[in-house]
Amino acid sequence: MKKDVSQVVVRRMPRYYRYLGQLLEDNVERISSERLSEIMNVTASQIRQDFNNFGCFGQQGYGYNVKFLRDEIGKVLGLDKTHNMIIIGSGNLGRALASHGAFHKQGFIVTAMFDIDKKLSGTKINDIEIRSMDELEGFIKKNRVDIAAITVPAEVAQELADRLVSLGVKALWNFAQLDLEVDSDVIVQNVLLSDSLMRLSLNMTRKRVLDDND
Amino acid sequence: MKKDVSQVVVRRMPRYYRYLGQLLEDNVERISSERLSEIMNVTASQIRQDFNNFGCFGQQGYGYNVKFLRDEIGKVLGLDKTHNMIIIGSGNLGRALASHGAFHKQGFIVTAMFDIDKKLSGTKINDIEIRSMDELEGFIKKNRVDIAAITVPAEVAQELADRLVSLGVKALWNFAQLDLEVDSDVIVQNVLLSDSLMRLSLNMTRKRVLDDND
DNA sequence: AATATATCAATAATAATATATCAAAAATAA
DNA sequence: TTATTTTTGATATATTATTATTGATATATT
Repeated sequence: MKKDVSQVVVRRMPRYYRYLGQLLEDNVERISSERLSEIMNVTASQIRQDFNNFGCFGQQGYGYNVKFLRDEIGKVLGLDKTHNMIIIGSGNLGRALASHGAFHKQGFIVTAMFDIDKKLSGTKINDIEIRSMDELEGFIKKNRVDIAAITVPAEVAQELADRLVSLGVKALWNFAQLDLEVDSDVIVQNVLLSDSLMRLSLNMTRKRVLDDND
Repeated sequence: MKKDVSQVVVRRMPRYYRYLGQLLEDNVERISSERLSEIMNVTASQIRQDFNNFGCFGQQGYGYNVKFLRDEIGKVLGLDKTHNMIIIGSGNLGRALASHGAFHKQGFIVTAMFDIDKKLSGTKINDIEIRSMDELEGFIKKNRVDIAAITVPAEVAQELADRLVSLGVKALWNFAQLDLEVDSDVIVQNVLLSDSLMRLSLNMTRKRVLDDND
């Protein structure tokens, strides 16, 4: 039984992976938490605590081996395996995901797209075939699907999620502007663009509210 | 001395706005924190604490008036004003943002798009003209620009951010996979798709559900 | 080889966040 | 009207997250 890692830690892990990748590119062989903390603008304590949630990757007096650490964090992030992903909805957002090369490099393979519009059936985006929604059941039964990206209108997203979950999909990457209700063994990761924009807006209006003023 | 609201609270505000909108559509006139907490799956305490960061919107023995509360939270989120937004990069992601109708409804008006590819100059997406990057300076000087959405490759994003900031843009909605370095009076809101996907992947091996968007 | 320095992992201390409690105000019922 | 119930906003408590400290162990220096 793995101990539960908190989501604040989870949120930080990809950032570490990103910076370690950069260090690797720059041929940095080893790094201390102190040095990394300067580069990343966080405390060295937090870095060590975060890493130690997943294992002891460092060595006293030496620091962390960049290559080893990045690989270990990669494993934590599941990047040592490949994940088959389908995209439901071939609107602009669906197409953006399909043609985003970085995912493939990290082991997230888009195996199919689906769209309600049958006129699109058979056409391809970035070599990925668009299929009719009627084919969803058959496709998932024949092919392993680890992740489904949902880029359909919010009005039909819950219904779609139910359909995907009933077919055994355990991870949903949700771009529809609502909270999906799913069984507790299904993971939902939201990317809610409107929410993000509103946060930006909120922070814009409050940024000048400084301590001594009022 | 007005205390700064913490980002954990900021992160939750758009979700309240969303649920209150739903209640309004369902013609619910008033609601208690207790009832809302059941619907939203959080504690009533947290809801009251969150709201009280921005004002006293409720009434003992009555609860919250849905219409009033939603309007107040709307103001907190800056939705009572309009924000002029430009999009830099007219790839799939840029086009997805440009054609996403919901932003406009919430007062975020896309006034122009820019792309390095001069062949696209003059063409339109969702009635928004694509301009050459050469026109950036001129456009920003002539037109108020509140927010710039950055959907260019990571390699050129920092350089672009510097350019935008030097032209006086104070808010960046960043989709490029890197941490932008900007003056402290500039707000950066990241939407890092790869990071989000990695978090999903991490959670898949460790089971949990939660929201994204920092 | 001996000593000094670097640095982690674990633990303790502090700070931030979330939840529970409660007095007072307002609504509702009697 | 008066009593009872509801429900907030404020405050107290509990929990979680972050930062600092410490002891152990590796590396570097003399």
